[in-house]
Amino acid sequence: MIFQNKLITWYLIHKRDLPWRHTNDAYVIWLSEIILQQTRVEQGLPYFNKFLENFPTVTDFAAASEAKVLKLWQGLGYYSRGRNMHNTAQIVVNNYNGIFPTLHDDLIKLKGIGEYTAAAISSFSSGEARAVVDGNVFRVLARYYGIDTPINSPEGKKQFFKLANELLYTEDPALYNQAIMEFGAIQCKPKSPDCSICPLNIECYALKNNAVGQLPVKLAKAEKKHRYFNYLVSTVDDKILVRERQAGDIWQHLYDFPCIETTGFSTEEDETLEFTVKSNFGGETEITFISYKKHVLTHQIIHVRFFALKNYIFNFNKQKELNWVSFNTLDELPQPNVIRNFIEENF
DNA sequence: AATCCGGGGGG
DNA sequence: CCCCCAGGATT
Repeated sequence: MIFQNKLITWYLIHKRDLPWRHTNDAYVIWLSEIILQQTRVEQGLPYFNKFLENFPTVTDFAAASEAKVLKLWQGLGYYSRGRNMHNTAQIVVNNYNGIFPTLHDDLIKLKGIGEYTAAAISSFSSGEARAVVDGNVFRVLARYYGIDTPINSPEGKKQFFKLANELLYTEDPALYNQAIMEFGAIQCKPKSPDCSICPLNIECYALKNNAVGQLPVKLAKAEKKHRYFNYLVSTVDDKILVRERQAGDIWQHLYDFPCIETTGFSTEEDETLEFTVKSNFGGETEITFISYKKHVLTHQIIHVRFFALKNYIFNFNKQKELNWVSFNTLDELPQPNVIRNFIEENF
């Protein structure tokens, strides 16, 4: 138990004071865990406070509209987390009488809760003996034990999951889980950790073998795709033409503008753009360039051009997803950051 | 097994 | 510029 004891001892001295560590309410822990998926603590903290303020209980959460949830989520990214939370809150109210489950086997069935989150909520709220395996745990174990199996391969996931559960300190799973994650976040951090002050530096495989910078191993990611969005901006009086994005692409159920996607911004492709604009909005339609923005996502780089749309004919029957909204209404609708920023810069 | 899903901070 | 972040769902 040397490994576990040292981690816990380190944790009790160095842990940050974070609000979700003061509760064992599964609902509150769920809020924090979903928000913190692929998200740094400092980035997620204001969102955690905002959600808890707006939805003190899971019943409050379930009663809200999906748009309200996504509006609160705006700017945090990975919006399926918000949609899944909305669904899960309603399942908890309808099937669990509004009492948030605390057992792994119940939690894992809920949308947006996978192995990591089920282990986190169950151990933190009910003390269930489930080891968390997140990015921090991968890194600490890979370095300490010198495991070079890629952490994003199926074998790697199985191997690390098995080891993590063997190491779990079953006398206090919650404490141990918090300890190893905090240790990974603060001491055994991704880049240039200060191993001279690490309590595990004597036994650490990576430090002994000068491999701290090489572990953990990760399989190469797919190359980012380039996409070219031509947004058509149209305002009449205090209203603006918006589109609700649908399933099958990024930013599902968020709002942007009518958009014509092309394969590039070359002269030839711009002729295609103009042709498409006129066939959709009438032959007299004119577009004038406003601004360009590059927007980078995990798997795509989106080149965004904004155009002012003029002299067009608008057919609601052909363009069902489009809608006129006032700027006041728009402020209540969830939007991707690139749209939000454009609106704030131009209106 | 591979790909998709955001946005921001830090080296 | 590149990497990573209290991952999960879909194909």
